[in-house]
Parts: sequence; C-alpha cells; structure tokens
Amino acid sequence: MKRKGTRSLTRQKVLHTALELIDKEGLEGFSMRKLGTILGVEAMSIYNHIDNKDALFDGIIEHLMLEVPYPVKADMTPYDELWNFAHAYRDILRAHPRVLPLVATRPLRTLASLTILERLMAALHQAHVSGLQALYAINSMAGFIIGHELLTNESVPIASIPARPTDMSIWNQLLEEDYPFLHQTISDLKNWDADQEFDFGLQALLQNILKHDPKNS
Amino acid sequence: MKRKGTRSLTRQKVLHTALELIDKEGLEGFSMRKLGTILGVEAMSIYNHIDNKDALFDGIIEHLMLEVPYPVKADMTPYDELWNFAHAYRDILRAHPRVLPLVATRPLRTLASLTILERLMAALHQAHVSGLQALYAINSMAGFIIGHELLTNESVPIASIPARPTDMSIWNQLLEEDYPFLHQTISDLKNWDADQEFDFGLQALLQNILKHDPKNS
DNA sequence: CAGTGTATGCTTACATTGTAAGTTTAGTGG
DNA sequence: CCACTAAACTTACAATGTAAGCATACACTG
Repeated sequence: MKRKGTRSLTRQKVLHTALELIDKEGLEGFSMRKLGTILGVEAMSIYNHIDNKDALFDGIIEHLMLEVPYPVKADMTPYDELWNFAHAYRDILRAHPRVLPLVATRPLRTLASLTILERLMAALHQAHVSGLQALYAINSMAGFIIGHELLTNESVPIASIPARPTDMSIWNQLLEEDYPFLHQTISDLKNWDADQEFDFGLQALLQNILKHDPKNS
Repeated sequence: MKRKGTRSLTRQKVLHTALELIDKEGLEGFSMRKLGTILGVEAMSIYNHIDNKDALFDGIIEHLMLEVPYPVKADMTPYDELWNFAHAYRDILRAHPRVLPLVATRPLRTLASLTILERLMAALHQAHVSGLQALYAINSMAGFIIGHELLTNESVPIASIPARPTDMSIWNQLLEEDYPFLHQTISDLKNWDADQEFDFGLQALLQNILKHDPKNS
C-alpha cells in the first residue's frame, strides 16, 4: 500500500489526464470519479489540486492556449503572421475536437494568452492598423476561427448541410422545385472541403482588415 | 383534481416554457423537474412530448431558428440582404444569451432553416456567386456570427480583453514595458462597442465575398 | 350509452453526478 | 523521534436524468 498519503498528484498531471479523458470520452463521458480512477486516486483527492470542476475546465483551456505556437519567422508580412497564427490556433482546436465546446463557451479568465495578443497587435501595428481597429480585427478573426470550427467540427453547418460528404441523407429529400438553388449545389458537395472553406473566410477577413495599408509590410 | 389525465401539455408549450426557463435561470439552472413544476406537471410527464433532454434542446434551437425573420424588401441588393439577415440572426441570438452555448454547440439536425439557406443562396446567385463558393460564403458568415457572439456575450474575447468596459481589472496589471501595444490601447477601450465590432467583421467578410461581382446587384 | 383502447399524466425507483465534512496516512522540520 | 501538515481516503448527501409500471380520462366502437 505504497501510495497512501504519498504526494504523487500534481496539478499538471490532473490537467493533462483530464484533457486526455475528454479527448477520449467526450464531455458527457467525463466525471471526477473516472478521472480519479485513471489517476489511481479517489475522486475527492483531485480537489486538493483544483477548486472544482469548472476551475479544472478553465485550467484545461489555459493549458491548451499555451500550446498554440506563435509563428515566428524572419521578415514575415503582417498578413502572413496573422494567417499563420489563425491556422496554428485552429490546429490546436482541431487536435481536441471534444474540448471545443468548452473553449467556445467559457471566457478566457487567464493572462495566459496575453502574449499572443500582444504579438498580434504588434503585427497589425506594423500594417498601420492600431487601437480599436486592431482590437476589432483580432476579435473578428478569433470569432471566425471558433465559430467556423464549431460549425465544421463533426457537426453540420447552418441548416443541415452535411459537413462531411458522407451523410447526405437530408439532401436527397430536397425537391428541385422547392429549393432550386440548393438542389443545384448538391453535385458540388463532394468537393466541399473544410480547410478550403476556412481559408476562404480567413482570406476575406484579412484582406479587408489589412487593405487600408497601401504597402503590405 | 381536475388536471389528472387531462391533455393539457403540448410540445409547443413545453418548448416555449423551457426556453423561458433557460432564459431566466441559465443552462445550469435548468432541470426537467423545474420545468415540470412550472408547467404544473410532474417531470416525467414531459417525456410524453419529447424524447429526452437532448431532443428538447434541439427543439428549442429549431424553435429559435424559425423566429429569425428573413428580411424581404423590394429591390434589395444581395449585399444588403446578407447584411440584414446576419443582423436578424444575431438579434435572435442576443435575445437569448443563455441559449447561445446550445446553439453554438449542437448541429442543426432539422430542416427548419433550409428555407433561409435557400434564400441566401439565391441572393448570392444574384451576385454571381454560386456553388461551392456560395456555400463557403454562407458558412463563413454563419461561423463569424456565432463565434463573435460567443466571444462578446457576457464573456471575454481572446485573452481577457474585457468585453464590457466595466471589468478592466486585468488591464490595470499590464505593465507598459511588457505589453506596449496592449498598454497603448487601454485608453481606447472605453469606446469599444460590440455592435461596431460585429459590423466591422461582417463588412470585411461580405465585401470580399461579393467583390467578384463588378456591379453590385 | 356502455365498454374499451390509448394517449397522457403520476408515482416510485435507481444509478450517477459534484462535492461538503470528517478521518487517516505519510513525509518533514524540530 | 515526535508533532505538524499536506495530501489522500471515506462517508454521506442532495440533485439529476430517466426507466418501469400504474392510473386516469378522453375518443371511438358497438
């Protein structure tokens, strides 16, 4: 009985394992008791390292945000810097699809990503976008990233358009006379691509955000 | 004991009351028992009208989507049609802020909003945007709307920027030397406006989406 | 109108959840 | 080596979603 009372648990280990558990079983499959079992510990022991379930979730998100790599390369244009960050952020979200509802739902209550924000502001400043405009730009981009990921992530974009070409059951019900334009795009659906769509929207946003700048650097 | 066995409950009433309950108490304050009490009925009776809690939530979302008015005016440009729809959609979301996590999280599994989709496609077609491009455009817009609303709605945009000018506690901790660009925008925060930010992003998106069309109608 | 089927509501019951409260254990500093 | 303390364990409870079975009253049948 070597593990009784022994200090083996750490906050890091709790967060890490919790993330793994959610990745595997989803949010509804998650419970403090299961987490405890995996950690080889009673559920209540976890509460020595985190305040409660909500705080645990906040910790997981912070943990995730810290993993977003900020793209640093020499002589990068502001456009590319924003573009690459957006993709890096999206990649993290896509690496943990079942955590997405958490990220989307709860505000960042931490200073963790201030550094990232500062760098984005710097990039925009370089493109002569600053102050409120820069904030608006960043928030618009962040909103788009999260929102688009929600719509795309094992789910169905607005009004039951199948995200994956596989589940086209509903589309077969579309009568040509009722929904001519939708009917017309059924054939295009096989070429639908989430990444392309993301790039489409991101490009539209960034081009307009940075267009006020005559020279692009 | 006049109400025993009497058919008083309807699916509509259940959905409507559930929406009200969530509006008032939030998602975590919601329970089948509370809903039953309000309806003057035992919790289990509700299950005669809906399959389970999840189906109830789906129903609420569908109910909400049906309330989004599609803007119809004569001689509207496609741009204005999309613009107005985006605002109508956002208005509904903002009218029920505590339902937002639901809308954001769960896919539309219903045919309810196909009509809206069809009309958006028509508008885009009028602007000579069709097929996959049109889908990408609509989904980008929808993603932006939901995502931005999530970031704005009683919450904090990426990295603890206060959505409302009121809670600026964190910003005071910003040292000028560590975050010069952020520090610089503190003074601008009092002018921060969610609506302006939304319009900023929406405009950026729509302008680029429709720019392929030389004449704007 | 009598009888019967069925949709609707009620009652009871159970497993699962988060976590408060109290107890035990084991490493650490004196 | 002994007391202190942090960490883990145990127990307990209230709240949740919902399965199963029972009761009632309305809608038809004849």
